[in-house]
Order: sequence, then C-alpha cells, then structure tokens
Amino acid sequence: MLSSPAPIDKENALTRSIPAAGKSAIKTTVEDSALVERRRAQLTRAAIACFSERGYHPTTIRDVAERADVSIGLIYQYVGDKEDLLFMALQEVLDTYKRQIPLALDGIADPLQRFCVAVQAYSRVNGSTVDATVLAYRETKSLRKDRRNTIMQMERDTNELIAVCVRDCIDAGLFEAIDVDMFVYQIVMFCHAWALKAWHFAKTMDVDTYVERGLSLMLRGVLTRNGTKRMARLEAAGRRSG
Amino acid sequence: MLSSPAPIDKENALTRSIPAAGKSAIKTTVEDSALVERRRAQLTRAAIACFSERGYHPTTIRDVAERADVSIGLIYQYVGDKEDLLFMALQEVLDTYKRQIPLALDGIADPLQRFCVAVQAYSRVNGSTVDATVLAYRETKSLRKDRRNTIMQMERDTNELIAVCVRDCIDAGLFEAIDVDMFVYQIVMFCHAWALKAWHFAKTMDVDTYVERGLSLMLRGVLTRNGTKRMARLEAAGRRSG
DNA sequence: TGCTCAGCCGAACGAACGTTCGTTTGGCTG
DNA sequence: CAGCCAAACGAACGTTCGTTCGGCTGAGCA
Repeated sequence: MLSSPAPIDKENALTRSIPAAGKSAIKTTVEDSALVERRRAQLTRAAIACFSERGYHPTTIRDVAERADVSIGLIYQYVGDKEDLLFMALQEVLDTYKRQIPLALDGIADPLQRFCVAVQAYSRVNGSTVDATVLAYRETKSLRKDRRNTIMQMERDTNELIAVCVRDCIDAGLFEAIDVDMFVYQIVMFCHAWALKAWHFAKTMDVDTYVERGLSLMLRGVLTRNGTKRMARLEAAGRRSG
Repeated sequence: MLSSPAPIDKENALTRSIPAAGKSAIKTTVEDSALVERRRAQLTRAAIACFSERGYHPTTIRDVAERADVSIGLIYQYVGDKEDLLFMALQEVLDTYKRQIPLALDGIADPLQRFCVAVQAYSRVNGSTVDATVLAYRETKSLRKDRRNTIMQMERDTNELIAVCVRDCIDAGLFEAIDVDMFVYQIVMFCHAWALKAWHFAKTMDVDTYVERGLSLMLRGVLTRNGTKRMARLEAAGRRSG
C-alpha cells in the first residue's frame, strides 16, 4: 500500500469565523464585543485588498486606514500591531475556502460527483480571489511561527475535505486504490495553480474549462471501469442541465 | 484534440549567465567588466541567502553587505538600487533550473527516460534550494512589470524543456495523445510542490521517493501499452544500477 | 618617491513608516 | 442640561533604512 496516513482533523465543527482564539488572540481596547467583530471584519476586508494589491510590507497602516475609511488611531484600538492585520487577512482567506467547499457539496450524494464538485468549488474560489490566493502563498512566511502554524493547519483542514471525497470514491469502487496523499496534493496544487498561474491559463480558458480539462487528464488511470461509466453518466447529465 | 499550442522559444541558446541585457540592464560605476561579473555573482549569492531567509523587504542593504563581506557603498557601485539585487537573485534561481535539466538529460536518448530524468532533476533542484524556490514564488511580484515579465519568460523556457520531453514521448508512442499543456503544468506544479509543501512531504520521504510515487500516480492513464512496458524495463534497470 | 585614479569604505542624510497619546466627538444617564 | 466615558481621531515621535558622497588606499607608472 502506497498511501501514507493522513491525520484526520476533528475540530472542524468547532471553529468560529475567526478561530484560533486563546493563545495568539488579538489585543483590543474596546469593550463592546459585537463592535469589535464588526470593526475587525471591516479592517480585514481592507487589509486583504491592500495586501493583495501591493504586498504586506509595502502596504502602510495609512493605506489600510484609508481603504477601511477609518483613522489610523482606530486601527490600534482593534489590533495590537500590523502583523495582526496580516493574520486576520490570511485567516479570512483560508476560512473562505473551508466554507465554500462544504457549501458546494451540500445535497450531493454521489461520491464521484462530490469529488468533482469539490475540485470545481475550490478552483472557483481560487479563481474569484486570485490575488487573495497569491497573498496566502506570498505572505504566510511573514507571520510569527505559531501563527504560521495556525494557517498551515487551516490548509490541512481544507486538504482533508478533498481527501474525504477521494477516499469515498475509492470505497465506492469508483477510484482505483491509489496513493491518496499524493493524489490529494496533486488535486490541491491543481486548484491553486489556477490562481498561481493565472497569467498562463486565464488567457486561453475560464475556470470551468480548466477544471474539465484538468480532471479529464488527472482521472485517466484513477477511475475504475465503474468509475468511468459513472463519469460518462455525470457528464451527460451535466450537459443536459447546463 | 484537447492540447492547446504551447509557444516554442528559440532564444534559449542565446542567453548568458545573467541574461536580459539591453533594456533593463543594471547600472555600474566600475569599468573592469570581469570584476563587475565577479562582484555581481558575489552579491547575488548573498542576496539569495538573505532574501530566502527573511524575505525581500525585511532584508536590508546592510544585511546583504555583511553577508557578502563588502561595504554598503560597494554595493551601489555594482547595482543601481535594491530591486536590482532581487532581479539578479531571481534570475540566478530560474537560470539554475534552466541549466540543471539539460545537464541531467545529457547523454540520455530514450524519450521516456528523458522525461523521468527531467522531472527528477527539476524536483531535485527545487529540493536542494527549497528557500530559493519559495523566494521565486514570494517575490516575483515585487519586481517592476518589465522585469517580472523577464522572470516569467524564464519560467516558460523551463516549462518548455519539460514540454519537449512530453511531446517526444507522445511521438514515440509511449504516451497517449494527452492534453500536453495541462500535463506539463501538472508536472511543473508537482516539481514545485516539493519545495512549496516541503513542510508536508519532507517529514515522510526524500525527493527521489517523492518523484517515484508522484510519477507512478501521474503516469497511470498516460502511458500507452508500449510505454508501460518500457517503464517496467527502465525501473528494472534502475533497480539493478542503484 | 610622488602622482593618479579606480575601487572601496562607512558616516551621514532624509524620507517613510509603525506606533503613541493628548484631544475631540457624540450619545447616554440622571 | 451637566457630567461622563467609550470610541475615534490624527499630529507628532523616534526609529529604521535606502541611498549618497567625501575621503581613503594601494597598485601602476613616471
């Protein structure tokens, strides 16, 4: 057996919109916790926009303040320092991925379709926020170690969403007994590549075409005979509905 | 036919160790061109080390000067500004890739073996300089547009080295008539992933294991019947020799 | 020996930026 | 309406860092 054990994460259901509370919590001087949440969301949105555009270090606090339409001083009532803004931004980006995939999967039962939809959803969210995905690749290293670990754990959580789909396909006899860990990373890199190599791909196709062409390549040799039949049926159904 | 035309680049043979002369050339006040080359190589080495460790923006000119064991003032006799250092560093990194693959391919005739060796060489060079590969992903965006384009062209050149191997395998009847562009990017991302996801993979295997497991997954469904036979023979030969 | 100048040095400059803090605002309370 | 206070503001501070520039050095030459 080639597959190495992938750690299964159980804290998924417990995470909040801004998780990782406790240890690396963010300082605030404001009491009203609803206000804190609202302001932080506002600042996070502005930070993602600024950091995506110019990068973390070249962006100034003044840039973020202006984008968020608040004063410089206000920012320091809701975060401890500039790095907190980056941490919040990256958490929000990774969290979006973690939210979008289950959302797309909702109500779909067939394992093969679930797999394809998961890949499509992940690629689409990468595509709709290319800059944010690139930001995560560029700036995760700019975080302190413990926070970097938090972000990496969030990536592992997302990967696990894909891994589950793959294992279900194998269990259902639709995929061969492949190297799951390797395949999951191949898929994940494929989804990220739509953002990372947008300068190459976006010239010649849209996301959905990309996913279609990519899957038809990657699934050769992975689908069982049954899987191939099921795939043909799904494609026919897809063509009929849109 | 799914494959889209990949542009073939002919200026490969013309590039020098520090290419892209002409337009975006780098300022110097020193006459002796041999000295300029030596000093720039020295500075480039130091810059790659510093930028890889701490990132481009947090690295100071003082850091690079210290690492290269020269004064601050000397640097400005060989480069115009800090961005020149980044440009030289990224060029050197990408150029190493472009040099290593043909080097590994030298003397190998069998198309399938050439493909496998190219993937292995690319993964190995990514692995031996993980930080440099990550640097290229992080900081290419920190360059001015024209220089960013130069770097992207160098990446395309490297990709083309892989593309040639793939097409040769198809022409030799060892690969099915697959989507070449898609497959090349899948391979390239796979090679980069060894560096980008080192925190995941390096815990459980070495580069060569990674390449072996990755290829055996990606080549299912790509190899023709003949290709599969040839592959088995190559693996047997490989096992005998080392 | 003394002159010259390419190459090198690093103190000094000044702009930019993260962060602070004294002040202002506006709404609630009694 | 007076008194209070959380929230917001933004000028000012102190530091950092890219870049400059005036002077030093030593090899080559007369």
